[in-house]
Amino acid sequence: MLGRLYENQECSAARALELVGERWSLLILRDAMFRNYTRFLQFQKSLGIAPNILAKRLEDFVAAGLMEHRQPGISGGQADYLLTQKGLELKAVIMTLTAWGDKWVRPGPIVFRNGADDQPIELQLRLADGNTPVDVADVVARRR
Amino acid sequence: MLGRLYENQECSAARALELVGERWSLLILRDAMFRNYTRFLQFQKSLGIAPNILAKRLEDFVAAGLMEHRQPGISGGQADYLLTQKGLELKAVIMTLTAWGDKWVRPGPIVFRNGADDQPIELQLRLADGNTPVDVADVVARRR
DNA sequence: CCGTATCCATTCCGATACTG
DNA sequence: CAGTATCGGAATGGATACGG
Repeated sequence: MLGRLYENQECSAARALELVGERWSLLILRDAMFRNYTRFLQFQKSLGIAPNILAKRLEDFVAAGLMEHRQPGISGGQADYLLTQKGLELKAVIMTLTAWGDKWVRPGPIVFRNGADDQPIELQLRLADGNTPVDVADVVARRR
Repeated sequence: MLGRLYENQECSAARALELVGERWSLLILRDAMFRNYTRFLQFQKSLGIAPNILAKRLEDFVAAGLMEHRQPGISGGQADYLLTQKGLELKAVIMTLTAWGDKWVRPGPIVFRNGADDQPIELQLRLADGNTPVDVADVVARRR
């Protein structure tokens, strides 16, 4: 079962919010993406979320293809929730929210780096075919 | 009155979601940002949202500093809701959600362009001090 | 350890009716 | 037009107990 629908809305932002717009959804994904959490109890302790709610969110993520649920095999091992590529690419959403909160609410404790060399990373608006930076105020939406 | 809090969470994404994480919030802002809507009835007709809910969202946005409410003056004119700079800069969040939905759910009807010359625009991950593009899978979060 | 089940309280949402 | 008032229903939350 997915989240609530935005039936009149045909834009892709609405489609995305139908999958990750519920309370806790993006924070669970944040823990999966940036803290490498994979276990039920890790998420629960991190967020203080009720277990029934967490179970539903994880189930919804699996149904939506954002996560894969690995059951423990006969030989033992652990059950865990792993992000798919589809889920992983929501990183950019978390990053823009974080950057906005850092600037407009309060600087938070987290900074994003390149894993290989630890250099700081930014999300930048640019013209698609070149390197020209664009200011957010200049962006407009057009029908395709 | 703001949205629900994530009290245990100190990260900036949680702070941002406290302001725009409720149902309809980001879609109202999308209409304000990309359709230049400013009136109550514009939002209501666009979204099909119940008027009491819309009233609360707009009130919350004003309280959070995302919008400014211009009342009609004695000489007439119209009441309207205008984005502040703080609200306007959430454009990047809508854009990342849209890009993700376009890629992973279904291509939507909207494309982002530069207002001046109508060239396509992208959000790109880059090293902060140079032009080197970064893949989303390589991004890690560190404590500041 | 990883959930599921249940109960109950609170909050949120949607529909509708109504007012200046 | 721009909201407010009201109401019922749905979703969410917390606590706790229980089972594989």
